[in-house]
Amino acid sequence: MSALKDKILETATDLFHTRGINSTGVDTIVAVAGTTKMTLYKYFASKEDLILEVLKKSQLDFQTWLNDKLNSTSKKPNDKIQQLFDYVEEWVNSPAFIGVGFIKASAEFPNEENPIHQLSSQQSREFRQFISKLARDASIKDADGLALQLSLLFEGAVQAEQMKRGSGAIKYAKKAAKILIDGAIKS
Amino acid sequence: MSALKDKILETATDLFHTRGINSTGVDTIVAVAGTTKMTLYKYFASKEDLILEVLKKSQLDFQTWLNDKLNSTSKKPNDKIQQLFDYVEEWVNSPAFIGVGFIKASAEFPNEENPIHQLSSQQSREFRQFISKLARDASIKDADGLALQLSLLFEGAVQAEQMKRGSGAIKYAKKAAKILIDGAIKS
DNA sequence: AAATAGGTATACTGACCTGTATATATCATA
DNA sequence: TATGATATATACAGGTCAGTATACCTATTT
Repeated sequence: MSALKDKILETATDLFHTRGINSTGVDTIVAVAGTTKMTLYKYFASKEDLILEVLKKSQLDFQTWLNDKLNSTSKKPNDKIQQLFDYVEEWVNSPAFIGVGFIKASAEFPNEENPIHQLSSQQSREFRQFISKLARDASIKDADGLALQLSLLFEGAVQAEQMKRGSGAIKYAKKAAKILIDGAIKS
Repeated sequence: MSALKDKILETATDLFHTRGINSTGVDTIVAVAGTTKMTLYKYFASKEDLILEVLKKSQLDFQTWLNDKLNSTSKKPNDKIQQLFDYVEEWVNSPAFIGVGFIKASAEFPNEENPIHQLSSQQSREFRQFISKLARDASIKDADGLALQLSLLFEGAVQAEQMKRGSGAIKYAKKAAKILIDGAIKS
């Protein structure tokens, strides 16, 4: 991949989060990235295409990072699901954290037929399935139910954190997650 | 209040949720409401002013409805907090449900200095304080902590429901809420 | 030295946006 | 009937937006 394409993706990701997607024009993106519109449109067919690629890359980066973290410490399924929110907390509290793409995108593109909304919806579903697999590996009966609950805490906490940085929401989300996981393991 | 002002507010509320705030122009609003821009700008100083009023009215309506519901069945504090998510579920599953204004607005206006973002943030905080009062009345020790957790579930569930109608998220949010409330009462 | 490829610079089109100016119509009340 | 308030119709100004057209630059390769 070209260095410039990467730079554009990175810049767009940042601007979309700090200013909003619809409020960020391609002129602004290329100006901040230090290139021109001609170059942007050489790599991306349209702004919509750029948004979709930004969403894909963001989610891939996060999922890769999280997966590596989970595999780095323990291989035991029960440890993994218990540690999930520890890493989510680490990620949310890191200076690089700017939010979750699919949450913001689905809010800005509410129409269910919009490709951006559809991708967001799919990514949210995939993340839930990822948690569900962790739960199933830990022999939790209603894995899907627990995964849904944990994903609600996750999305709620990210939302709260974006509304006000340093809200401490993730700390209480972690506590709630522990209670729900322990309850699901016992039953 | 003028009937036309009400009609404009109502139309704007609906369009903001179904199409997004930034994607909805004032021309569209007045066309759907069956009036003209001149009338809109007689009642609202600017589009930003209209957005702020839409947010205020939406939150007031919801809070009033919820409060009435909570007072209609039981006066006992312990019943109230247990019934909170029953009514939230009723509200989310009603055909009139279109989402929560302050969640979408804070996503579309991420800049913390923006008046719309500030109002959204304030409304989120007020709703959390409302839950906290319910918890305090029920003699729960860490009322603020529980309120934060419940608000995460609430916001997460609404988010999920908006991403896909009929997701069933609220059902599992309700179950999670019960576990967290019961845990908080005992301790 | 010439050709090729990747990036730059800049201007433009046509659409859409918020907000305003101006002139007209409707209708209740005095 | 006359007055004044309210709403309408329409056109416009000034700005921003996505996307394209054209010409130029620069460096590597042949």
